[in-house]
Amino acid sequence: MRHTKNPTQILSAYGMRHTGCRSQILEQFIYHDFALSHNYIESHIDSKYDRVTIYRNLKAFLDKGVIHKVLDDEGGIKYALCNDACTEHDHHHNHVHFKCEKCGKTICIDSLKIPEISLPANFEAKELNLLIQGTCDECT
Amino acid sequence: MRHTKNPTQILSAYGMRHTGCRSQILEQFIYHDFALSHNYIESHIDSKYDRVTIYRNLKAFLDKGVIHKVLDDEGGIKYALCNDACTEHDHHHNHVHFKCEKCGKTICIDSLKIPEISLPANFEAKELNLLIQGTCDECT
DNA sequence: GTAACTGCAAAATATTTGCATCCTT
DNA sequence: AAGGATGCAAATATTTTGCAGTTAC
Repeated sequence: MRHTKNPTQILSAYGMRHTGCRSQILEQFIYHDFALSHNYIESHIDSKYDRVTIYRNLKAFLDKGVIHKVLDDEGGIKYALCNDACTEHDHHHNHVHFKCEKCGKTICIDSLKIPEISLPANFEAKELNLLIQGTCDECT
Repeated sequence: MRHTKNPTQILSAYGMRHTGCRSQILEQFIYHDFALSHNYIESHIDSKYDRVTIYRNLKAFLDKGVIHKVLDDEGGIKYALCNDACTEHDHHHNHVHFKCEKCGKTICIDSLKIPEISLPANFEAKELNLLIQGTCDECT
């Protein structure tokens, strides 16, 4: 598990109100080391929380920089915890995400840096997002 | 414009039946040099073609290797023409896609090769998909 | 002629919005 | 107390499926 904080600490750190739903959503992210979809979260947390509330909280987490979107080859959106350095106004994401074609999990590989890439003239890059598909270490 | 073929040639090359809807969809791809969403296509081709037919033809094009999915930071799916070498059974996509945050267009940068990346032990890469976000040459 | 393609209707799924109520601070 | 969070209902958007009729080859 890469994340050492607990839900309460995360909510405090980002100045967000502490609610049951938010804690449970964060627990899912902390517990799992792969990216989660809204659908996955909905079916894994206490069902007393409304689907709409989950949507709104995911959006709030995105806004605050607590989580980030993870692209998927299927077009579905998944989410994962940001590293500690992300804030509402300072996202610096050079993500490498790996999607295993066997188990279907998408994980963040923080240790990998994306190499420098020289774009054509007059193109300016601000954010990089590399999705690698293949077979993960647990499935080889 | 990077693609020199016309709809008729493409359909023939991939062994697909020639229909009005397919030709019009392909015309959109040939005419534009950025990735198109289902929604964009639907609102830009002759309205006599049903939304469902467009879905089915996009799927058929995907299956045959005529087009490929383009990841979007918003999670929406877009599509773009494959290069000539793609077929139904042999996709070799090391895509670099650039999404301009100003004009919103996503273009394929075929000229860029993604550098070799060494994955952690026991990870096997089969496909790479790099999405770069920033400002394109027309918007700088 | 026949398999493939299309249109229409409808179902299934996904996401957003409005509003009244409740909870955190 | 006040603004934010929640639940519910409903609107909107997206994608899929079934089936009957039409078309490409």
